[in-house]
Amino acid sequence: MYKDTVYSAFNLLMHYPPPSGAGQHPQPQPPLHNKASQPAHSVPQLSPLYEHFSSPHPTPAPADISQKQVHRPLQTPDLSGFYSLTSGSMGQLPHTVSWFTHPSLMLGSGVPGHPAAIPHPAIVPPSGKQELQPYDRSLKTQAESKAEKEAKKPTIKKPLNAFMLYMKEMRAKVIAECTLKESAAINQILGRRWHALSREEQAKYYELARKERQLHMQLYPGWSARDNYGKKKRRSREKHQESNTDPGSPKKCRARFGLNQQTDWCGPCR
DNA sequence: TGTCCTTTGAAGGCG
DNA sequence: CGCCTTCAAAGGACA
Repeated sequence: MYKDTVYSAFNLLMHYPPPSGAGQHPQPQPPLHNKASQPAHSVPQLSPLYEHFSSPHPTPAPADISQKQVHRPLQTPDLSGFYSLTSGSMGQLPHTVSWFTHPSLMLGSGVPGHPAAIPHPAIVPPSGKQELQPYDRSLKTQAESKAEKEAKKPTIKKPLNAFMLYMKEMRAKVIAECTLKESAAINQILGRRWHALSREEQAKYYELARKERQLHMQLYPGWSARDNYGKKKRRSREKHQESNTDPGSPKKCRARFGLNQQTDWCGPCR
C-alpha cells in the first residue's frame, strides 16, 4: 500500500524517458541460459562500474565483476542517468513491473534533489517488515529511535531473480483467476506457468533480473548474499534434507533425472 | 510471534 | 566442476 504509493511517486518524480527506441522496439533477446552470449548494452553516462558492465568487449557475467568494491556511502550521488536508461527496458513489459515496483531498486537516500528523502526499501529492519514509516517514527523520541537504529542493523535484501520478478507481476492475476490466497499453491501454479512461457517471454524477465543485479551491485558494492545467511531461522537440517529428497518438486526431479534445470520440464512431476 | 510451505534462480561454500 | 544450502516474495496455516 504505502510502497505502491511511493513507487508511483517515484515514477512521477523520475519521469524517465525511454531510451531511443527501446520501448517501442524491444531489443532482441539472447538465447536463454547463456550468460556469455548476453548482449552488451550501450549505457552512456554511467558510473565507471556500470560502464564496465556494459563494455562491449569484455562481457563478463555480473558475477564475474562482483569484485568487492570499496565501500561507498549508501547514497549514490546521482543515479538518475542510470534509472532513466535502464528503465527503458520496461517498455518490454507491462508497466506494472518496473524498477520502481521492486523494493531493492529504490534509491537509498531518496530522489536526488527531492526534499523528502525516501528510504531504500531494500533496506529493511531485521524483522523483515518495512511498514514503519517516518511519520510513525516521529511518535518516538529521537533518543529512542537512535538507540533502535543502532540496535537493529538494516538488512539489504537480495535482488530478485527472473522468476521472482515474474511471480511478483503475475501473482495478483493468478489469485484473481484461481481465487486462491495461499502462496504455496499460487507459487506452484506460477512455477508451471513459468515453464509454459516462451523463451522470448522468459527472456524479458531474465534481462530484468540481470539489470536488477547490476543496479544492486552498484547501490551496494560490498554487499554479499552471504550477509543475510542465518538471519532466517530454519528447520532442523535433517528435516530440510528430507524435503530435498522429495521427488515431487520439478526442480529436484530434473536434478535427479539429469535434465536441464532451466529448459527441460520434468515429465514425472507434471 | 515466528516458521513452514512452495516455486525458480543466484550465489557462496565445500569436497 | 558439481553439488548443496540459503535466500529472495507472498500469505495462509500451524505450533
